[in-house]
Amino acid sequence: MAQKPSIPKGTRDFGPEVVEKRQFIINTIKNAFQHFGFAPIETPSFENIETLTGKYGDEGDQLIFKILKSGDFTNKLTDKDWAEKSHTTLANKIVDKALRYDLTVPFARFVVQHQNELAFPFKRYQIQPVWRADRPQRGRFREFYQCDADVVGSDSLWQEVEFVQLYDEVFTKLGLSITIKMSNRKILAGIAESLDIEDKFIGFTVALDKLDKIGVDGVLAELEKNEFSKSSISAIASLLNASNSEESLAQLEMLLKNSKTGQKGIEELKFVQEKCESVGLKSAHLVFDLTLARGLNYYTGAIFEVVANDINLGSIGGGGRYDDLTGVFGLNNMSGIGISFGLDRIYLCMDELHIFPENSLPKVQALFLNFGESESEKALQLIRKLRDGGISSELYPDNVKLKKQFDYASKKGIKNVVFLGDKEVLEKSVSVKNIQTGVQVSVPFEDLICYFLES
RNA sequence: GUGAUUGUAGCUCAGCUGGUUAGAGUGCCUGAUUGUGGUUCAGGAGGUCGCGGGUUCGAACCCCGUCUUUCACCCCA
Repeated sequence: MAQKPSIPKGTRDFGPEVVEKRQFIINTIKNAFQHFGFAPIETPSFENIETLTGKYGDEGDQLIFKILKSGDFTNKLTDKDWAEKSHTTLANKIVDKALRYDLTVPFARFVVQHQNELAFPFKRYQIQPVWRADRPQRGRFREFYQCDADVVGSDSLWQEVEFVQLYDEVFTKLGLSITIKMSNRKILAGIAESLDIEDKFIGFTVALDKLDKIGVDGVLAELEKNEFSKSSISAIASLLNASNSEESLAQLEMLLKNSKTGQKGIEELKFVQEKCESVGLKSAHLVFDLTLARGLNYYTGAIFEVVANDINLGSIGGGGRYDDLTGVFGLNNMSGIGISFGLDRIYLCMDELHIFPENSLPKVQALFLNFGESESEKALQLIRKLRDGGISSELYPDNVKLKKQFDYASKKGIKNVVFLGDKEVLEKSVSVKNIQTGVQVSVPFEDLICYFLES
């Protein structure tokens, strides 16, 4: 016997119910994007390798899925290439394309390439899968969907306010209770400046980001390990020990009073906080969280991260401001800001919390039982009219015992079964049985559409 | 990438220190009931124990490799 087929690690098949639920989320997000004035684009699944490498840091580069050159690439390699045994230099010679790692970098490439066709500020959304050669875990896959909305060509802080509104809108519609954590990269930069630890900025943010996992002591220990000075560690310690976000903001203002960048960061943060409060949020909580550092280093202003309140599944969305994203592709001074929704994690949250609305899934309304050839012909004529009237219905394809046909209907969640045997053909009316209530009524052929429209 | 962990019927899981023919629940199929399903009853099918190698008289169980799952690190949606 053939070996059982399988799919690669970190990938999944989706059955009908799962796809329908995923589409419910996608449609909700898509509607919100469109209401906020974003237009859709799509980019290829794979890009030239140069487009992607160097954009995500060394760690990120490792996680990019690379695509082998076509044809016999071996005869262009020298013995020296093999002998060096360096997979990175060898990869450079046998790889020329790679699967996209996120949607932001391809978007930056898109903007630069089509800059003359676009009206700025350009607001686009994009819902497509991305791939990462990560080791999978719960809520971490090697193929997953991102739903991104970005604006380029405007450095107005109102965009930040709008994106908070957008998060609020989507998660309110989905019925998922969330907290939007917000911070500002300039604040972090200002801290680094004031404490004179700019050379260790990345180590600082990485340690900070772990706070909720390893606690204050853990963060301080990590800083110590990375040879931060005693005075800077104690300054950071007092910041982290602030009891709430107002207190930590107040402390920060003191600390950053000599840092222009830091003050700008606080100013920006306060603006967004105040305006969000004045415009109002439907259900989301917006909080300042100093420990939010975000891995991707291209952020330069506001940083966002979204977590679900009732379940711990890591972040289900994130984003921020990047002053010069398109710079690496040769287009300077294009400020951008964007956010992302992690579809797969949102799905997991909603599934585990059982908050998918019952009626969100499209259902067939009527199954016509199969009684034989002449009855089926009549049935299909009626079904055609029903479908034209916008009612989804189908004929059971085989003339088998009714038990089986009923079973099919209840498994597929079809509400009604329709009897159309010789008796009904003569009477020019069908018997419609509601499978849940057991109620059965006789409906004339010509009233059938109305009957289903009303029920 | 580092260190652990998981895999037995379609699904959820038992299976003793290695010992005859690997079990249960549920689902599936057939019949009681050939135009009225979900209940009940009777019967039935279904497993190369993830895959490959090894140790042993004998392996689901021990050893090695490999794939997969989950977890921690790393990083991240």
